[in-house]
Amino acid sequence: MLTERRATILGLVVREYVQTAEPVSSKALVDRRGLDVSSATVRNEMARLEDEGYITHPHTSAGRIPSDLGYRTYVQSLMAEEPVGAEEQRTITHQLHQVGGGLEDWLSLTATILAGAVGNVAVVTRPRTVTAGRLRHLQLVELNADTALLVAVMDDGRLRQRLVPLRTPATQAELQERAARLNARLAAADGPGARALAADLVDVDDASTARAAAELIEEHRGAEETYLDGLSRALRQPEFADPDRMLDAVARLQTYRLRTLLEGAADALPGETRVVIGSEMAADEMQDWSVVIARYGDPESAGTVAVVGPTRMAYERTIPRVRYIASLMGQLLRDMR
Amino acid sequence: MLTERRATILGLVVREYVQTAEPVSSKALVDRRGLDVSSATVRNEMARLEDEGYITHPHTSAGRIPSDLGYRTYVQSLMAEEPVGAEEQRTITHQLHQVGGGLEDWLSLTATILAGAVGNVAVVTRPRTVTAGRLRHLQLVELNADTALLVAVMDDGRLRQRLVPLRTPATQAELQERAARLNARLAAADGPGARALAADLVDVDDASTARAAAELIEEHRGAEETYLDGLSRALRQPEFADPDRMLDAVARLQTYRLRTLLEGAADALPGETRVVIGSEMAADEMQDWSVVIARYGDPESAGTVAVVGPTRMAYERTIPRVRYIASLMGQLLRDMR
DNA sequence: GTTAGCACTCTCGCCCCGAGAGTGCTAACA
DNA sequence: TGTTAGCACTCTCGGGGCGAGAGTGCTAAC
Repeated sequence: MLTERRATILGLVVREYVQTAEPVSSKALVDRRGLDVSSATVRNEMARLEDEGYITHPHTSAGRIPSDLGYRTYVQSLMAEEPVGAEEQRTITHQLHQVGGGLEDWLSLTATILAGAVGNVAVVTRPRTVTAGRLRHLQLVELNADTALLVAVMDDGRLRQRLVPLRTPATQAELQERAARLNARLAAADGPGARALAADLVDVDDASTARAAAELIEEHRGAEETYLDGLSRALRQPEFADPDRMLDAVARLQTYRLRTLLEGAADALPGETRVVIGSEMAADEMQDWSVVIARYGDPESAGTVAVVGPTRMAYERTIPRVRYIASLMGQLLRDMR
Repeated sequence: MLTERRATILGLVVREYVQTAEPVSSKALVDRRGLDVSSATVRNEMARLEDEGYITHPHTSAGRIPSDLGYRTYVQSLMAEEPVGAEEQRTITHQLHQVGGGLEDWLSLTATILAGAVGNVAVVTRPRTVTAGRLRHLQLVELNADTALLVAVMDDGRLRQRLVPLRTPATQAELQERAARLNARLAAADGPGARALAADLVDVDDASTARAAAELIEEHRGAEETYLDGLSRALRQPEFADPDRMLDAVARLQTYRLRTLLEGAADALPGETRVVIGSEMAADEMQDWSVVIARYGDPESAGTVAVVGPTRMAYERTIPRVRYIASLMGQLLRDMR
């Protein structure tokens, strides 16, 4: 059982260790954290905490470091979140409004801001519809006599393009008509649907364009856009002082590897913030890592914001900041519509 | 003066050092590279090479390593390029045809392939027109009663999008007409041109859409798409064994920092391959790095392929591979049109 | 001009060792 | 029974010393 005093000590151990990255000694807690018991008492309590699995020992004559259970308990019941202050909120919103451009620039900027705010790697994904991506609109643009550019606007607002060769040359006006014909037929089609409808078309160019559209829709389904920043800052943390570990971290944080990590939280609701700590991670080669993750957007079209770092993470800072950024993005997304 | 024998020795020093990453001793050259003189003679020649600035000494009792001048001489006149063999060509083209999707996937795959082929970081940029980006086509897609999606197709085939609020609601058909009106006016406009023409429009929504188009065109001018891969493999090289150096490399190879590096070669012609070695680099914090860089495409629309790595680089492998990939991309780009 | 020989230099890995930090335990105390 | 002082014990860490090994530069002979 975790008595109140032991809980206090556990909390202090976590805080101290997160701050200093050095094993925490009983003496350090008494001296620097103002516990009004002697270090011997703290030692006794620490021994109990160790028995119960909340903290561990790197070696006999070293201080204690939190175990994953220790962090979990801390996050769950001991920690007081450090709210995002008015000043910081201003800075963040100000930075967010710096960018004039499209959604991509905005997402990439968000990753940068979040990474800066928490000092770890931040990952942001573009909002996606949960349903299979459907077509919203097609457009054909004349490039030259025998090629046109097919542009598909998807229901989540993303664009896909492809060059389509034309059997018979067509003017822009004719292309426009073809696009109108296809839009009428393929409205809100998904991949297989579009493919089926394409088969019915008699005109060769209509049919090949419809097939190209079907391919675009299918490609779009699988494609996820991920924005990542903060790698080089995160690597400055002492856990990566060893070059092997650093190399490992770089390889691990390649965006395509993070996908699976983030997909695990796809079922979270907007507003909910999840924390996955060390051994709780599905991938067992990520035992030394933690993720704080939140979804933003509507249930129909949602994206992910996450912070990835070593288990020794300032959870009380990270969690509210991930939550804040996620809510901000949800809001901005709604404003856009 | 670089006598023939000294040139041979310099060449062997470069090759040996590139291979082993260890300072090269006179004995090693005689034993492992089959020089038919004694190590003492090699030592004498090495001393001369050092006087002339082609090689250096880390410390008294260590072997020699090439200086930047040594590498430069090697690349310029001593090296025999290692051609891309038929088998390797097949592998590369095969990999390149793996991807079905759009240009982005294709560029990103190219970076991966090149990085794999040379074991260093590879960077690929999307082809851009040298002239200021001009508009090819506008399209409006209805999203809801008071918002439309404006899609601009630029003359280099890239797309830009933006949401435009509508003063008066419009059907898709009406939006189509508006797009046609604007296309007629803004055909091939650049940013300022579009802005000027927008001012003449009387209809509020026409005008605001035209202004949005002008913004899209201006954004597009500055935007460059860069694809990078091979970081974690490159970091395995012994020059990054020290965590500080590794960290430095990670920070340095952030895509946005590479931009300036690559822009230096924007004036190169397709087919030409440039090599910039260590101190020849404009940025003086990149003294330990080399870049092999080539342009691909037409003079009107060209992109960049590059390999970035430590000065100790297998130039005879890297240069022909960068050249090969660049020519391949040029070809594929032409086929696409 | 080439080469054998040799003294000299510098690095690198290893061991050793003492200082320091922390713990666990015991015994005394409230 | 809980708390605390005291102390022995353990483990890490950094520095110094040292010998082996690798290479060079120089000299003298060929």
